[in-house]
Amino acid sequence: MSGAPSRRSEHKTRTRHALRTAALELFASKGYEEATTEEIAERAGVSARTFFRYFPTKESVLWAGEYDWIQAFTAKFLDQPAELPDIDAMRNAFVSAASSLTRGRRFLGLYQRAVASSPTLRGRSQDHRDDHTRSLAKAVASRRNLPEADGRCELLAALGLLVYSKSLDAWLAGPATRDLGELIEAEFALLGSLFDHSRPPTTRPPRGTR
Amino acid sequence: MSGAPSRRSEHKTRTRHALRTAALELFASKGYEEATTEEIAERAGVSARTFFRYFPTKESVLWAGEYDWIQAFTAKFLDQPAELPDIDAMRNAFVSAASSLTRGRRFLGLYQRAVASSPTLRGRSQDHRDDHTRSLAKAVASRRNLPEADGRCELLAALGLLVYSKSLDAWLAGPATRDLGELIEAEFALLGSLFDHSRPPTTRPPRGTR
DNA sequence: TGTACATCAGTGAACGCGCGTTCACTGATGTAC
DNA sequence: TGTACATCAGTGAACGCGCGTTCACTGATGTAC
Repeated sequence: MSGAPSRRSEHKTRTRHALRTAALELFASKGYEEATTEEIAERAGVSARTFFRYFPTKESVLWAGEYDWIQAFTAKFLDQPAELPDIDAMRNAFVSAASSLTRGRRFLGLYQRAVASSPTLRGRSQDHRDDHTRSLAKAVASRRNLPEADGRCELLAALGLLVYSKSLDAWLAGPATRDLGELIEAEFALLGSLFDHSRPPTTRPPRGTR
Repeated sequence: MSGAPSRRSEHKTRTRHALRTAALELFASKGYEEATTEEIAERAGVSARTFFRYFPTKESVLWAGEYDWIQAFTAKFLDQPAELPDIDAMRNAFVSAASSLTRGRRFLGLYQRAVASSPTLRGRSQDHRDDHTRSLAKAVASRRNLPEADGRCELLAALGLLVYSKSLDAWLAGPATRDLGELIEAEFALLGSLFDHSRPPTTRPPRGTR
């Protein structure tokens, strides 16, 4: 079956990778709609026809190797101590999952630019977020020993992902030196403070110095 | 300038309306990608070429008369008593804006189905939500006498719209008899309870009955 | 090690499809006198 | 009220474009003996 990778299969892997890289870079630099499959193939050093031997559609070249981190994330989430409130467990899990992302910052940046360039891709990306929300809601339910995710679980999941993706955006927009984990902590702290009614919200910042 | 609507302009209005209706119904029933501009034109009783005299793209037929309710909403939001916490002010504004939607339920349902049928439309719809979030964040900022929306305002705005759109989905999915305002109230109450740390979260529902 | 054959990655050309454009036209509605 | 002309909504046909498919083919890699 598997065995040592033959010259053929190695070559195949390289071609596939070249196509994916070429596509990602082109999508990010000139925009998804503007980049034709022909250009991608050319950049990957292969004929136009070959593109469609590897990927059934232009879109599909972008979505591969997804659905890994949500698995990893829910595992970490369920590993958190049971006495922690759900929201804190989520925060911790996000922070600990964040460290594995730091390597892929460049890739994530390209990916984000590519997605941002096209309505279709933005739609697909939204679909993925929805899937993630559902998975997370299920995880919350199982943490609470509920058979099914109820409105509470769904809301919590949506909330968590919202806060997380805000942190991620801030991280990608800012300098590479900032720590994603810290941004996540800060954003979650902000969320908590919104509902802290023990003291009235500080309506105005102190005058003077910034 | 304006004057009495001539026979010509009346006819034009009717044609435009016929195209929009035909498009919406077709998109909702057979899906956006599957409905061709030719079918739409035919259903509206007009030639294929004419479609593009009214709308520059297939998509644009769907987005008209947007951006009204967010204006109305922010106005209502800013009208709320200043001593109310932002989140409560938002809830009230949503509830009071909700009543104007009850008429358009059928339309909203078709619209939602149409958008759901296509990645592109889902992407565009997401863009609109983002715009709304920004508008709302600005409104929150001005309610707090801040010159600019900060992270807190943005988070609040995102949160409010999240909760609102969950209510809206539930309303459209459920029977027509349910009151949208009540759904919004319930969802906001749920949100508040998530951060109510005074009593521990009820982990399990009471045994037995349902 | 060498020969014969099988497999399979890659290719070129032609095509279908739907969106959107361009061009030259028709005929109804509107207006000037 | 009637005639001459202008405007403009609508039309038909042809075309460009990029995605994705189909078909018949080449040539390198792998395998059997």
